[in-house]
Amino acid sequence: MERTHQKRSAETRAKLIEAGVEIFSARGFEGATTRAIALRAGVALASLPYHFKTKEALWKAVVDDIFGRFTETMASARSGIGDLEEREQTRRMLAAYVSFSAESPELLRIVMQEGTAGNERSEWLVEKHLRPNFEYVKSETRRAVRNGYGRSGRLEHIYYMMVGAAGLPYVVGPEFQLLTKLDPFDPEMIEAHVDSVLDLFYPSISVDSD
Amino acid sequence: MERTHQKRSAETRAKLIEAGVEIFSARGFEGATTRAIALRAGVALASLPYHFKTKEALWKAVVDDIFGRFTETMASARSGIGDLEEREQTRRMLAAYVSFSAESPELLRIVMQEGTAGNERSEWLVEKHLRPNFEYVKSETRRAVRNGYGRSGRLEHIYYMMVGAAGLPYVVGPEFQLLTKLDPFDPEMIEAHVDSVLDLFYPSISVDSD
DNA sequence: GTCTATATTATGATAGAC
DNA sequence: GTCTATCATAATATAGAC
Repeated sequence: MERTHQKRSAETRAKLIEAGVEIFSARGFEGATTRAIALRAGVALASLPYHFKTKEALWKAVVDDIFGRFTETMASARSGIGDLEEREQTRRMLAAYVSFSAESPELLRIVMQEGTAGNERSEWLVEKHLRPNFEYVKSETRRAVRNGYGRSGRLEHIYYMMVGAAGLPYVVGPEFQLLTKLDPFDPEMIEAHVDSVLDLFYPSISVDSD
Repeated sequence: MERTHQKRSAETRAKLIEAGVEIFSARGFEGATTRAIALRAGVALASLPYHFKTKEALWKAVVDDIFGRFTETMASARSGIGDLEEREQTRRMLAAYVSFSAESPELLRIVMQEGTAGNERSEWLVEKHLRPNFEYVKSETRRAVRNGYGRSGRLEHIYYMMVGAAGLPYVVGPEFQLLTKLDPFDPEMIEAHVDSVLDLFYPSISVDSD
């Protein structure tokens, strides 16, 4: 009996987070309404302040959840490639990043929406979730340059070019579809985009730029 | 007397559009409020429905305005480079695109926010404003490939990689600043990003990818 | 044309029954 | 813990004075 209550509570919480991921990523923090989230989750409006106190607290829980899945995915990708040569390791990690962006475009959508603001939420997002990934990409890029297969240049610029080039088709997926009459989320299209991104940043024949 | 009235009316309209650019790009369509726009413009709330009827009509006027400036800027850049060799022409146009994204990040912010939706607004945006630019970039890319200095690959992927790589630092400018402690809008930083993007898509030594 | 005032609906959060 | 009902505020749009 107690078990059932706890289980149902956890389910409600999970449903609210899942719905929050969809609504927040589609409409931004201000544009998302708690009513829309509760409706999507299929629970009463009052469940939201009960489980998360405020809209902002739910937003943070949503971001924690989606970055948790991101970190897990990247750690998993990393664990299976230890035996490969370094260049191939770097390529696999970038491929995993593109694939994640395709499977979960909500992460980058939220990052892009909040990144324009410079408020308390974006500071929280940067320090808690973005900085670790930024540091990782920088170290990976330094290694690539050191080993001769990476693109030289300022790490900040390379980081943002990678994120933008890898993720934009999925962030604006519906637009991509309207504009090209192609489905960017189709597995064959994802594979093509992975290849494009890898070829752009780690081309088959190494580039010597000045 | 009549002149003054007309002039003041035009000024109110212009101020509402200018304020609309800022508020819509920062908060998205749903997140933007007509009150915030009227306040920023320094006019009465009722001026908005008087001049634009609805919030959505103002949004379209805002998008028309910003794309108008974009088209002008790109046409101007195009007109001054006719004597250069083709590769240099292409590079100059991409450089102009990056510069515009830095000066007016609002355009790409609005495109990214609306691109996730797939509603009537995004259809309007795609057909009226995005498609012409998409077609231009495709033709430019085809020419580059034909002449041996462009990156081969699917044009859709190249287009989105370019837009994302060129514009993301400015779309999330405040985030860039928090994350790197650098100002992406500083002229020296813009120049460095232009160089990075050009080097990525049209590197000094031509790349033969498979 | 622009303003103040207001009608109507929507929003985030709370109260209280079960 | 979850629900229905409700409060207080904020939203878009309109009415009417000037």
